[in-house]
Amino acid sequence: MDVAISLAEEGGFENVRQRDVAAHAGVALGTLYKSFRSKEDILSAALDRETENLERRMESRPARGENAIERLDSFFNIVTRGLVRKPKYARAVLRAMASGEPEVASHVAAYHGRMTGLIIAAMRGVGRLSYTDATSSPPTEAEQTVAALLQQIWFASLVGWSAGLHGQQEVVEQTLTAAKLLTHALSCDKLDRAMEKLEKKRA
Amino acid sequence: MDVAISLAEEGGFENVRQRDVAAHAGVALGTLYKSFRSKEDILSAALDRETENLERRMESRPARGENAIERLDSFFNIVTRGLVRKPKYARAVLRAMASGEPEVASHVAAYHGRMTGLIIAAMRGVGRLSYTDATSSPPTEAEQTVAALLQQIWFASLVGWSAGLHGQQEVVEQTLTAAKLLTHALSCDKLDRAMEKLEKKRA
DNA sequence: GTGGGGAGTGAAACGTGTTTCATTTTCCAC
DNA sequence: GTGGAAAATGAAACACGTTTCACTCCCCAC
Repeated sequence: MDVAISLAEEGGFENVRQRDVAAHAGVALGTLYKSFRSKEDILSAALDRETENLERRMESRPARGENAIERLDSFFNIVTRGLVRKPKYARAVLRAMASGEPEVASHVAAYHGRMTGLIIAAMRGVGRLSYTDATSSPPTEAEQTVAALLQQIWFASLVGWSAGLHGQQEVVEQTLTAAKLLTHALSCDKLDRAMEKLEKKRA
Repeated sequence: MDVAISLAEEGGFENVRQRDVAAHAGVALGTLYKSFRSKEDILSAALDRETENLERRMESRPARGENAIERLDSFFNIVTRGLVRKPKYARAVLRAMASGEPEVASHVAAYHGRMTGLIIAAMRGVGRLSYTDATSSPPTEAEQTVAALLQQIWFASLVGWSAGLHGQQEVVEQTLTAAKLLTHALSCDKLDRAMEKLEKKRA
């Protein structure tokens, strides 16, 4: 995965040649294919693993801010900058995650779970969600909904950035616009009714 | 594009073999590469063209419903079903759109523009946005923001569906959850302040 | 120590995306 | 009709993802 990441940073998705990955990693091609089922598999696994590092980082230095919006601002700035700093790698990873190959499904799911947790943690202003800690409560339905939506907007906006539709700034802006609207909606009275209906439909 | 679509319907992205596309289209491989710069180019162009058809369809039979939410419900059900009905084609097209290849950028942009227009039209309950018609007004900032966000959530949710994370129903559900929250936020008083801040920052 | 099995190896092979290029066909202005 | 340019052709070549397979190496239970 390290080799794949550095090759992707150099020249993007096409530059991650399986023969090169194997050679630089000091293994044979067949061995590489024993560990990873495809190129997309490597890159999506790499993203998942890097998100683990992000979890640790956010735990030691949580997003700071007076309120949820400010903390989300901080969080999405951090993660977006982290990706956009290595544009070719970011594009390669987005491509792998959106490839729809069945072997990446587990990585996509794992990544999604991690990011949702991180977003909720940022909204709450804690380092991470500790389910064992008596002082913290499990994510509410509303938190999960908002976190999932924000993540989707962030992801889609990154795909737009990757396609050249807009720049890094717009990625954060769009995500924050959504964050403001969604948290605002959550603070309104009428929301309860909407959510009730929603849950009724799901049941 | 027709050939590519039907090959993708049969066997997905990998089944769209350039040699086959050229052969079935009755042209030489070189000729195909004169019209399209890559496989992703064909598929993203095909999606753009199909969205043109969708525009016509929505114009003749606009999304119906009492209010914006109901019409968005109808609209996203239609478009999601339209895609999920051909799962392999849908996955192939998503993959092409998220590939980040520069040659697809224009198709991504065009598609994005069309979909935004369609979403706004659905919110308003009209067949299409006619800028020349004296009875209709240009999209407001708020409409464009909400439409873009809904589209992003829909797209990201489709990618999740493509990866096998969830089913067709969740795609529509997630989009509609967002639609409810966002339009709810727009109907609240405090919204104005948030939007003011937003525009200030953009200026 | 040894036998066996699992992991790793390396090289070849295959399919397919993409490029190249010399040749042929088409088509239009004259 | 004809000359010539533009487009199309077709075949070969190249690159790279992926698979296959016979062989080697390592390790460990016996």
